[in-house]
Amino acid sequence: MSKIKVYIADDQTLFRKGMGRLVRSFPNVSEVKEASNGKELLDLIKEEKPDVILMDLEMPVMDGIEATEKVLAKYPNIKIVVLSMHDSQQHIFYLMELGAHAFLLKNAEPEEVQEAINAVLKNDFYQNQLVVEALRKGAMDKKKAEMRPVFQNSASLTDREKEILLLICRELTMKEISDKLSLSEKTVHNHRARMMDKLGVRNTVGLVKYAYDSGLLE
Amino acid sequence: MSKIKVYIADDQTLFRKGMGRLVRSFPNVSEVKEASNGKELLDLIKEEKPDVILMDLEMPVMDGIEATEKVLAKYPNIKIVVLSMHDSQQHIFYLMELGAHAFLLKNAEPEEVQEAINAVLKNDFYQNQLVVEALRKGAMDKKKAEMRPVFQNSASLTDREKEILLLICRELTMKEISDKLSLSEKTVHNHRARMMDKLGVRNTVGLVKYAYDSGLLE
DNA sequence: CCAGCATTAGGTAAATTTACCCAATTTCAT
DNA sequence: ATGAAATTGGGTAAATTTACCTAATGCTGG
Repeated sequence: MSKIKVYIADDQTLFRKGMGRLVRSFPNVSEVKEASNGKELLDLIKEEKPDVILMDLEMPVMDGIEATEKVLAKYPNIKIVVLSMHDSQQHIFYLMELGAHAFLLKNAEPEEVQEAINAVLKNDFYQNQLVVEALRKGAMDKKKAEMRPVFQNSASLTDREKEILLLICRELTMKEISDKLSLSEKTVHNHRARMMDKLGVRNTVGLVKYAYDSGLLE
Repeated sequence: MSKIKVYIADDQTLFRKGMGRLVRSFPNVSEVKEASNGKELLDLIKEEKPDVILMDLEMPVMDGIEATEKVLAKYPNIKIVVLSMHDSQQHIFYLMELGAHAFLLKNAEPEEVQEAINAVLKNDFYQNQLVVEALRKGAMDKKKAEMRPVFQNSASLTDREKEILLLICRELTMKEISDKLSLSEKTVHNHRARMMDKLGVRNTVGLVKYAYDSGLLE
């Protein structure tokens, strides 16, 4: 078994470097490089291609989802092991559908990372409880999973309405919003009422839920 | 300079173990032990006292704030270096007032951790930009900082509270919820108020966001 | 057994949201 | 240029949420 090259993409320096140490200690790893976001990772790959990437999802500049898409499209031989903080089934399902080769939580054991790296190189896939669960449940309502989890534009609300909705979601009152936007309190009330009417919800709770479900928030 | 003992408290296994590697590589460190939450940490300390603790804040069972309080009260000679994900000035100010000896972000450089460890041992304090900023601003409105920051991810809600939160998220009013659960409207009000207090949010919007972020919804 | 927490319920009042109206201006596309 | 949509502002009132209290009961871990 020849030695492999592993790249790590994560914005948290300490996590990244600690991870680097761990990975370097794996017996079959010959080289480790680090990137603090998706863009840096792509730059690294341009110069030299790794065998496996340990990919964080939440990163500035270019997040892990976008980076995964680009790497998979350009370099089909590179394996991607996603290391995520959250076990949202929607994310897991989306990433695995996208073609990621493994999905681990950041509180996994180092041994599991090593196991996952070996598995994706050998079998193109590392199956753990998380992924099995997510795929099983995800298959049931695929529609939801096909929506890209993060960015999605909500068609029915106007720009102004979206702006106000976001402020509502920051727990501001109507008065605070009207001050912030230099509008009459009445105007903000009307905007919100129109949103509630458009979206067919009963109260602010419904608005916040819409903001989440439409990807406006998060 | 004699060799020192360092304990690490963090719930993310990978971070903790990676951090362990890093710390073990510091020249003046003789021993490293790990705990996955505040309670485990206290158990470790009961057996053998460390010189320095690297303390994460967000942890299940017992979070870093509580653990810091207890350690400082019982073992005044142990130095605490907080490693946090977020640079919330409220958190920084609160922790430093509490008596923590250093506050670093998780995306600090390993060298800074080493520097901080050495500084707290030598000077009882490690001052960086973050802390200076937070203390300066925090002094201006101390009231706010005295509120103990609450973490959303800890399972702080009781079963009943969660049940009510879910109904709130279905856009039911307090009256409808009290009918559905055969409770006094007042009781439901109180449950919600306690939740808002616990979670440190201003209104129902904050509750709904918590429901999403904590995975209660979705 | 006791302390602490969860759950229940009440009072009082202020603040805020929600539900209806109407209407003037600007913006934008047909 | 003309009509539709977006944005702005207003009035009135009811409904609901939020704030700040107290307090009884029951359950549980040390």
